[in-house]
Amino acid sequence: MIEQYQAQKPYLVALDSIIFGFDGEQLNVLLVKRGIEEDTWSLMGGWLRPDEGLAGAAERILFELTGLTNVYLEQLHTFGEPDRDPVTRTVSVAYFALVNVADFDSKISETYQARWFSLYDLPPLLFDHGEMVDLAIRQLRYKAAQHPIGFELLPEKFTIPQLKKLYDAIYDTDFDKRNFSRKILSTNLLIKLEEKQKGVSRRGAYFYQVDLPKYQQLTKSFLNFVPHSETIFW
Amino acid sequence: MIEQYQAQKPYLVALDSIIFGFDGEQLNVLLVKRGIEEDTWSLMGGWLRPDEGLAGAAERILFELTGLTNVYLEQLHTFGEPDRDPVTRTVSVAYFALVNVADFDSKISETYQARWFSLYDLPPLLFDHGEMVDLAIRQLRYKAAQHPIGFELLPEKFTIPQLKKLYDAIYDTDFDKRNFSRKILSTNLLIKLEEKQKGVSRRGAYFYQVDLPKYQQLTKSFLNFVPHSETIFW
DNA sequence: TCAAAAGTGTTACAACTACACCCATGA
DNA sequence: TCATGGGTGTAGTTGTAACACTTTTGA
Repeated sequence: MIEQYQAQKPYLVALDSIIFGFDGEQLNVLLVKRGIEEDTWSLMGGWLRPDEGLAGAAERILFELTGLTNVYLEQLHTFGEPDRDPVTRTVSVAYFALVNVADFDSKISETYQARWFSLYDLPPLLFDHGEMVDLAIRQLRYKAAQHPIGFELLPEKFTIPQLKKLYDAIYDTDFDKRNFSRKILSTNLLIKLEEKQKGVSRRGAYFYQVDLPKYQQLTKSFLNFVPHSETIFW
Repeated sequence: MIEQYQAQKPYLVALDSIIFGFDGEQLNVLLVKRGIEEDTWSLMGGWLRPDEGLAGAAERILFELTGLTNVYLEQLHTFGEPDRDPVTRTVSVAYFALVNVADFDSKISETYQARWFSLYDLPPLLFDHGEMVDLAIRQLRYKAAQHPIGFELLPEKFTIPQLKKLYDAIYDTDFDKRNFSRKILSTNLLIKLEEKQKGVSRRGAYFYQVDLPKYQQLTKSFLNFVPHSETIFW
């Protein structure tokens, strides 16, 4: 039994995060410049330490680079092709993160060479990071259609038009605002505030915030659902 | 750069597969007995080799243990808590597999001590394998409601009542057969055969098979969809 | 007063749900 | 002939999609 363990080769284990941010108009990914090559950018990443788990490591790395805690972070996929990292064999666990751009726009660039890139205008990426970003975008689209995770990309208070713009950006389309707001509000997940947004439009749009207890409840139950007869989709 | 690599600790990388099988009545998981403890069972697993990727390793291990190839295999989640394996630190990539019990029922028991267990009657499991199974069940339920992966658990030819029984088992419920068959057939994913099933019922049920090209097409496009205005679910 | 974005309602159509009876066959 | 499981149809309800006008207010 023990001999079986000793016969095995160990590998380095890395974490890489695809960090999505929404600036009000466009959906962006945060990339950092690696010292070596001029035009090659990379995902934010780091190494797994002996004393931490995977999720903990992903959180730590995100915190070190952005100063943010309590960020939406979800394990995406693990990449382990033998030759994915030319230096040495590395298995990388990719996470995707949703952050509110306004929360930390400044902090990042200070210590690291980091920049937001539009999804539609990405530079060449290191190793298989391009593949990771592709998968993350697909996962975001897939997931946002069924789970109310969009809020994670917005400030605590936001307006319906802002939320619609976010969804327009995620799906690169233009939803009908009447149907959109009806659908969103029918979830009873949003609490309308007295306050109106100033400066953006003449009229001003009402702010909303997420009903957190309800939202968290929902997030939990999503993975335990039983469809009734006909909620089977295909 | 290179020094950065050298400073890192490597870990063992394992693969564990949650193998689901349907016997016509119940949904089962395939477990193997580990030599050490009497009543502890374990998922099928193995080590990542230097010359193979993760999916390749999962396939190899599944093949070695069951003799099956071309099995539905999907990466589920990676587990890496520091103390999950008491012998040495190990990161495990879990896959879940859907197989047709009839295909290999015999082969497995020969070389390994392997057995099918009902989902509702699982023995104590090694390490965090119980957690892996839980997650796999949730993922199966979640996924089967939206993607036609149920076929993977059935023989090539199957009847609508068989398929309904499978879904009943997955969701531990009892779907309405009229609505169920309407829904399934409306996908145009099934081809009705001339042949009828004998021996199970007096009348006999028609066999169907999957329209493979359509099915594969669909599987691909699922991850690239854009919902129209109102397909957002929540 | 007008430009720009916010907010809202209706109607046709499609999909889902609940429900009950007849059919084919082997014993 | 009858017991067993297979197969199908309909009507009420709910949800989705498409569409246009009025409101507010700062410049």
